[in-house]
Amino acid sequence: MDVARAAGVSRQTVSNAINSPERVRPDTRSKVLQVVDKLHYRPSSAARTLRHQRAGAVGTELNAVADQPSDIALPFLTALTLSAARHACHMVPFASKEAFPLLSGYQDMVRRRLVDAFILTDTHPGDPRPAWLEEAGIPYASFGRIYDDPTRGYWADVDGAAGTQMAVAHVAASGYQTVGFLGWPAGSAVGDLRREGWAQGVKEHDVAAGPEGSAPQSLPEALRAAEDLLDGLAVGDAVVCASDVLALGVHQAALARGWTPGADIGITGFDGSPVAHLHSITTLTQPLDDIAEHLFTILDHQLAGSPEPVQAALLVPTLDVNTSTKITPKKGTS
Amino acid sequence: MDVARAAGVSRQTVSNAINSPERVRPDTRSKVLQVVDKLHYRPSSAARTLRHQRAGAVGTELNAVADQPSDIALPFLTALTLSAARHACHMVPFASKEAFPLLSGYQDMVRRRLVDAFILTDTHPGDPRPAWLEEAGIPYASFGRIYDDPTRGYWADVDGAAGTQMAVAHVAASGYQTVGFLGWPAGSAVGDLRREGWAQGVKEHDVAAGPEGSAPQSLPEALRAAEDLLDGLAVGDAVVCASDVLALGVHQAALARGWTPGADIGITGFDGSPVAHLHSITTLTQPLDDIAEHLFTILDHQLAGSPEPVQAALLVPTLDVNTSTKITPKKGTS
DNA sequence: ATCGTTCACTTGAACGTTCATAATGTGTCT
DNA sequence: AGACACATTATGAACGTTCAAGTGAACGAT
Repeated sequence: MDVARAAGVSRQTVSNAINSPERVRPDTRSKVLQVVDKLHYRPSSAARTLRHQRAGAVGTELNAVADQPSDIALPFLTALTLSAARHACHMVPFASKEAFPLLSGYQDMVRRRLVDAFILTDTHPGDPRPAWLEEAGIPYASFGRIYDDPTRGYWADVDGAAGTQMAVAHVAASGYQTVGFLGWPAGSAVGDLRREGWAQGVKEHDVAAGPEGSAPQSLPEALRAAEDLLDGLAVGDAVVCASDVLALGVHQAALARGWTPGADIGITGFDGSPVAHLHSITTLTQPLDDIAEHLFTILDHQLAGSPEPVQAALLVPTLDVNTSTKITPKKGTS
Repeated sequence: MDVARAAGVSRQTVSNAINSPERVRPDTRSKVLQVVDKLHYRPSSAARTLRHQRAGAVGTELNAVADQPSDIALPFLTALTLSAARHACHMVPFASKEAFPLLSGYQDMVRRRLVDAFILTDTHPGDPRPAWLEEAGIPYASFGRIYDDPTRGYWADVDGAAGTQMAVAHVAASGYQTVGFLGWPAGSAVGDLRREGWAQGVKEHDVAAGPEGSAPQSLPEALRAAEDLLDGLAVGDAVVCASDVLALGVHQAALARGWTPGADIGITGFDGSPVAHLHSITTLTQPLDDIAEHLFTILDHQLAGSPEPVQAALLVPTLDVNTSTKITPKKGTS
């Protein structure tokens, strides 16, 4: 190794100077580091991987088939990438054109020692992956509850109920009168929780519960549902929505009947997606950085082999107030 | 190596059976492959990297600071990931919170042998990265022209002019009368080319050139610009836009004056972004798969060390016709 | 029979790390 | 000075792969 030669020490001393500063004399260390700096030496991650039997990498699947990719997939991947760097590793995305992910794809990556673990996203009830990976002894952490067995601690998720409850608190404090809800058709785990938060919110914050409606995650259908919903509301009321797309539906429906979002009717979305920002809709931004960080904590635990169960985390989104909840004459934002 | 033992051959024969089939007898090969299959053996990519001095990985930077992440960044990354697999390698995303990318980040990844090359995105005039990388001898390929020296063959891009020209042809054929243009403020390389295509299109397709306007990539400003533009147009006319967000501005402005997009006024966007699909706006979808594939071809050339210059590629987007160019009574889509 | 050729497979070495352990230095106490 | 402890640095081995060179065996030509 040329750094060792240039510094007049052995390879191991170079290694120690970098990885175990306490094992070398300070002056030796600084001499070595100076040479490292001059030669721009960086340890080969391949050699490290080979030696440690650990890739220092985490895989995550990109959905290559979704008709509409999740709005937060990219910011989440970015958050993961930044967290990974903090944990001295890197992300390895993979994708397939299969409609359903295959276990073999996951297994191969581990066997080739390309990654040590996986971050799962878009978990849903009946998702086979957690069971697979656990059986195969492959560490993983999931963004989104593991519905089939939420006692497993291998996940972090957004507290949907807390989010919509915050939204209700906000519109109530802003002075809107009645608060309606536009959600997804009952039965989706995420959607039901978000509805729950609204229901709880109107109880606790002493505002009238308006009508509720539902539509799938598509603008035309959201628009139709929103029209019905607005028939049961009046200027000065608000609608809390389970997603930004649904909120956009309300937004459009409001415009169509001449109501100005915010001034005439309060609208809140959920996810902090580009759609919400584009249309100036108040939304609940998911704490992606915190989630990513927590998932890495989970992985570190598993990779370290610690037997104690890992805490799952339910993280509260932040309310991004925007024009769509700025009511005209009355009080300001909460 | 246990595969070798189980198959009763040497490690090298296993390696050959996998990598150089012609060097082993067919029956030996099939025997080895059978064992490989049974033991689920996969060669360690770390050991390969160490041996070959090649990571088999390509880095790409995720913008962690952009106020609004590019709408096509995720689909493009997905396309890259799929192309990478086809070229026996994988992507390694990285991100920093610096406003400007640092060369050192790129260099370190190569020195650690984490990646062999980079895919650049969002290149712009004055972008220092191509020169950096070239000087450092690091292979790269860019999605987007290398403006400072387009003779360099290390890029693939979308033919913006061809795209807007196609859009004009389409609205002309659909029966819209006058075709206006909403672009970005003059001076942006991409925007100027897209405007050029519109100007050329109205000349060639024998439709009247309507007024043109410009706005930055933000919905409120696009909306304002669109209002002015629509003042100069009438029902039955069309507007070709340089981006989907601008098109959305026109869409909203049209709705505001009671015009139904498509039926009353034609609108086309550019990029094939989720925004366009969400609002059913006809758009020019970028051929991301082809671009990714071409970029990998470029990288392969560089990594193979072939001296002959690589062809840059200008790829034509595809027109995704949607409601916003479905005119009421007249002819169908082109 | 001897020699070269070719084919099929095996062996030694090396890629760059780091662990375990051995060697050397440095100081302290008798 | 000698003995011991302890701090510091050096050496051998191994991680899994593949290149280069080597060993045999089979075969035909001399």
